[in-house]
Amino acid sequence: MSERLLPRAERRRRTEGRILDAARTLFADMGFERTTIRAVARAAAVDPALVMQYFGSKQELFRQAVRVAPVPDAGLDADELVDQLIGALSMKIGELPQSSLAMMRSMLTHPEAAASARELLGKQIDRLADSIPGEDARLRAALMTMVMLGVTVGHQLLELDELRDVPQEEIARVLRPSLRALTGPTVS
Amino acid sequence: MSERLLPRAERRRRTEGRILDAARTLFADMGFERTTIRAVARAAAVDPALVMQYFGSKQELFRQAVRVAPVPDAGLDADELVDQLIGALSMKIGELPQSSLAMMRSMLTHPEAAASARELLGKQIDRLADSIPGEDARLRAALMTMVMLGVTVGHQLLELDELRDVPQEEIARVLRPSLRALTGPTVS
DNA sequence: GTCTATAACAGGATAGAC
DNA sequence: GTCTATCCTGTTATAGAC
Repeated sequence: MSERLLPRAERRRRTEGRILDAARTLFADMGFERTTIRAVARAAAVDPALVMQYFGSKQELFRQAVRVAPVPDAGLDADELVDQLIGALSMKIGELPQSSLAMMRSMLTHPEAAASARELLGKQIDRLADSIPGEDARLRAALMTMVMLGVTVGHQLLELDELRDVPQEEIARVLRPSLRALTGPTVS
Repeated sequence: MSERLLPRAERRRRTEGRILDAARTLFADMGFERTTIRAVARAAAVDPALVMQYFGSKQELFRQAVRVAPVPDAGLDADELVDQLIGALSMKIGELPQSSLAMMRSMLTHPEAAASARELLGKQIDRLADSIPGEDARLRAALMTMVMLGVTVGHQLLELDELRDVPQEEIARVLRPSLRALTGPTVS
C-alpha cells in the first residue's frame, strides 16, 4: 500500500490497469450489457465515476479492454495451418486471452463487438486463404474459421459437457481430418 | 379492424400472438438485453404494461417467444445425417424459425438462453451420437454440432461477407467432406 | 371482474456541478 | 476525484374502462 508515494502518472497508470483487468474479466464473463460500470469499479476498488472520468463511456472502456494484438502473419502451408489452428484451440480458458473471450462473448449482441469480431475473423480468413490453393480458397478459409469458432464457443463459452470433459488431444485427433478436408479437394 | 366484434378470448389470443411475434423478431435481431418491453409493445401496437400483464416478466416473455419445437427424432445412418444437417443449413434467414435465431442470438450473454441452447444442442448431440458408430461417438457428434453452430453463427448472426455472398450449394459442397470426416475414422 | 392505461419505484449510464 | 441530476430500463401498484 505504498501507492501514496508513487508519482501521479504512475499511480494513474496502475489504477487504469486495475480497471481494465476488472473490466476484461467481467466483460468476458457476463458480456457487455450485464457488466455494469459500478461492478467494474467495485472489482477495481475505485469510485464508479472515476471509471467514467478515465474512459469517457462504457463503450470506450469496452473498446480498450478487448483491444487484442493482431495475429502475427506467417507463410505456412495448409497442413501447418491446421496444426496451428488445433494448437490454438487447446489453450485452456484461463490461458486464452480474456480480451478475446470478452469480444466473443458479446459479438452476437453488441454492435461494436460484432464489428470487432468481423474484422478479426476477416483477418484470420485472409491469412488462411493465402495458404490454401484453389478458386474457392476464401470460402474454405471462412468455413475453417467458423469451425474453429463453433468449437471454441461450445468449449469456452457454452461449456458443453461433451467438450469440457474430453482431453484436448482427443478433440484435436478427431477434428484434424475434418479441417484437412476443408483445406482442399484433394490431399495432393 | 373488426376486432371489436370478436369474443374476448379470441381478441386476447390475437393480441398475445402479435406480442409474441414482435418479441421474436426483436429478440432475434437485438438479443435479450437490448430488447425492451417498451419496444416490443410499440411493435405490437399495445400498451407496455399489457405485455407485463400477459407474461409477467421479460424473462417469461422470452421463454415463450423462443419456445421451439423439439427436433423430430429419426433413425438415420451417418451419411443421411450429414445430408440432413447440410439441408438444415441451407435455409435462408427468413425461413429459419425466428425463435431459434432469438435463442442463438442471446445464448452467450443471457443465462436462460444459454441453458436452452445447452439443452437443444444436447438433444442434437444425442441424436447424432445414436447414428454414429464407435467409442467416441458423443465427441464426434458434439463436434459436428459445433461445426454447424459455427457456420450458422457466421452466416446468420454475424453475416460474414464470405458466407453471405456464396450460394448455398457451394457451401454444402465444401462442407460435406468435412462433416463426413467427423462421422467416423473410416468411410466403411 | 376482467382488461387496459397511468404513475411510481429501483437500478443503470452518463453529463455537469463542486 | 467525488457528488448530484437526468434519462431510460424493468417492474409493481394503482386507477380507469368495458
